[in-house]
Amino acid sequence: MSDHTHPSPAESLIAAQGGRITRTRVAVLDILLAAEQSLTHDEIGVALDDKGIKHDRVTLYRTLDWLVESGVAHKMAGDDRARRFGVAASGPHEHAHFHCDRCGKVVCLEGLQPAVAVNLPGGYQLDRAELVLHGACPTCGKGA
Amino acid sequence: MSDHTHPSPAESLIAAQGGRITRTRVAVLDILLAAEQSLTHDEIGVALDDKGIKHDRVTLYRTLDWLVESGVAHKMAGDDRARRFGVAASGPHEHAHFHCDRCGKVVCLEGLQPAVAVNLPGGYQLDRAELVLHGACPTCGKGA
DNA sequence: GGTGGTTTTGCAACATAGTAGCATTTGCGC
DNA sequence: GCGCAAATGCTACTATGTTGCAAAACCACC
Ligand SMILES: [Mn+2]
Ligand SMILES: [Mn+2]
Ligand SMILES: [Zn+2]
Ligand SMILES: [Zn+2]
Repeated sequence: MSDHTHPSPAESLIAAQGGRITRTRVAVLDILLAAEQSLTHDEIGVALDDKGIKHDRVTLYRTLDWLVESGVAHKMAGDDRARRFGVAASGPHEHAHFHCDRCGKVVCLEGLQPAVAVNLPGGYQLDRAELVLHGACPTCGKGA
Repeated sequence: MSDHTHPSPAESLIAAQGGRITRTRVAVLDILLAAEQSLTHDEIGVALDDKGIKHDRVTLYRTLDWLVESGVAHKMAGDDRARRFGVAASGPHEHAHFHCDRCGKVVCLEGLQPAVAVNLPGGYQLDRAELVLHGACPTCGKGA
């Protein structure tokens, strides 16, 4: 796609996963890296439009799936029925999230994963723990 | 609905929330109370059919919404895009959940809510913490 | 820089989960 | 029982995500 010799952070990330550098992937990753909150498929679609990047609904779904499968991005099922996507700027996705119950926005709380000292009932194998904090974000909390 | 003088646990729970005792509400609550895992709208619909309880898709959605709003049941957004419902047999919904990533089933881990000692960035107001443990359930873990 | 095979895209059709409006029925306080 | 608010059943609709397949874009290799 791009022919210059200095790969962008997005391009590097994609290449590191063995994926092809394509218009949509780079643009989506740019958007996610620049966002300070998780975004829905639809919000990313609008952001692509704003950038003048032509794209297809299905391609965007597949691009997001690929980013998640590759471990570059993460996916969160919200209370509304839209999944939200984000990238952790630094390293892998091992952190908690804050979900504002008023405006619905979801932010990554990097560097915040509490020691979950749980003793599971016998037979359960724990792979990972997912912590979501609910409440009001700074913007929404102001009025209270 | 029922005319006997001994209200069932389901009936008591419904009445305690100021709701009317209806066929669907009682049957759904009975199902949720008997289930040892969270159930989807669809699974509950099948269970109602099995019980011979005629019902409408939309009514079931509204019944479940009412149970959640009343605080009797809880709703979880899963990785598949179906919400799962459950009731905590004892008291309010303050516990973690285990999600089996292989078979997709979700169980309540009652009496297991870790002290989440997180210090949020300034401005965030914490209402509640939601903890979901991912891994393999006893059934699915056997083969590993 | 061109070529060829593989990956990715675009499009159309489909599937699933949930919602809205409104007339009819039902629970229940009286 | 009566009356009225609450709940239900229908129909239609929306939002979100998926599948199959042909066309286009990447890029390793020369
Ligand atoms: Mn995150
Ligand atoms: Mn639970
Ligand atoms: Zn907010
Ligand atoms: Zn399992």
